[in-house]
Amino acid sequence: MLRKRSTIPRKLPQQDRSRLTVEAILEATAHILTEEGYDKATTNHIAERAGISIGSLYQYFPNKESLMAALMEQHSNEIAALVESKLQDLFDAPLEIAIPELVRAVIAAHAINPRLHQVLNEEIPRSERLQQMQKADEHIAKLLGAYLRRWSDRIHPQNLEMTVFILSRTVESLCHSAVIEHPSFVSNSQFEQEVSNLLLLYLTRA
Amino acid sequence: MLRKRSTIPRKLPQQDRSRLTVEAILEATAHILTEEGYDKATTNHIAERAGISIGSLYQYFPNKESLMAALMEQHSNEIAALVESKLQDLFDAPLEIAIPELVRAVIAAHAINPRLHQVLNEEIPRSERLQQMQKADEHIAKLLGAYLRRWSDRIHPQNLEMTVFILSRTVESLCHSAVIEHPSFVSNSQFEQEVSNLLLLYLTRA
DNA sequence: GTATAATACGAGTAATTACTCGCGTCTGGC
DNA sequence: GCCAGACGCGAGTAATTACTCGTATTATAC
Repeated sequence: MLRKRSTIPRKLPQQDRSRLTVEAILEATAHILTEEGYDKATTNHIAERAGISIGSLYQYFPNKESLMAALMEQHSNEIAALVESKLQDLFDAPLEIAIPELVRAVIAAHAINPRLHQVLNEEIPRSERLQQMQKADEHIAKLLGAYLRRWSDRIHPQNLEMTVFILSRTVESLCHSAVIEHPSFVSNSQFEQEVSNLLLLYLTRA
Repeated sequence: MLRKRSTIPRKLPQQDRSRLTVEAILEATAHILTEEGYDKATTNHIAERAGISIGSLYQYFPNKESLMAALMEQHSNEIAALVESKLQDLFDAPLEIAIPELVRAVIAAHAINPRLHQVLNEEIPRSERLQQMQKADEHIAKLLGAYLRRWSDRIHPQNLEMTVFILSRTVESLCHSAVIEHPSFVSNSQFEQEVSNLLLLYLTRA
């Protein structure tokens, strides 16, 4: 239970076998987190599951926190990539098209590995450092802001920053909880329609 | 780091001095959680801050988890009490009155001790047992459901369960994040107006 | 083929921390 | 004033677990 600071990798893998090692470590971490939860995810257990030694793990991750950070980043990127590409595709689409598509994308992104997403968001001890890792959200917020400005003549709420906040929080929170707590909601399309309605009515007052 | 199960108090305080002890323990726990965060909240540190011995702490709480559970319950009850009484007062009030009042109440409830609420929700390791502690939410969901049924002739969304889910999640999530991340939003009334609009437009389509 | 760097290994260490237990003190009822 | 039980005490224990370090193995450059 020593404390260290750096979140960056201790050493970058240079040969193929070490790249495989790093991959195996991340895969094992994700697997254990999803299947057994955070408190079973000891570094020794992760190394064992990855089929490598504990020493090798610490050759690439200076401490446990950096390992979790790396996994969070990887997972965030996967989700963000989906949503971002959708947002860019929809930049010129009107609200009535874009919002439902966005909601669909966010739900789909959360459905990739809901349990991992949950553990990453709710179980992992959130040190100061890890708090800031929500930069994925921030980038999406930026894109969303750009989109809303693009269509600002059709949007009623005037405070752009607040609107972005309300929109992104609402979508994220609803999709996240729904995937975890109400899988039945997600399987048919009623839920995404309702969420889309919620947002569309707010934005357009129509 | 031993593991135990029971979340119920080991022993009920019977004399006044022990009731004071229990109070002091809970107060110290809340104080340390808000000021220093979860990982500084060791049982020994809590006992020290409470001005009692570690042995006394374990006379009333069989393990650390039960202590956290007790604090969560106390805090949940404080919040729920506010929201519930508002909901009951507003049972016969139309949506246009009730929804803004509800939003105000939820914001006010979250503003009591935002940092404690955050730590309780985000930092404390969520064992299976603690997950279910969200019964406060459930009770509020019931009341909200009753209210919506009472006014169902003025409400468009037909799936009551889903509507309750969407409403409660949205309010909770927006108020929670706003209080923590955007205190400036909360200080003027624009934010609560926007949130009220979001929900009202969705419910009434007007 | 050899030198050098990269990678892998894993038994061991140090630090933390939840929790116990035996004993001392206080309180209330009689 | 005495006694039984409630309450308080805190040094010590046991278990866990993140992390090190000296050594062995493998790849690459020449």
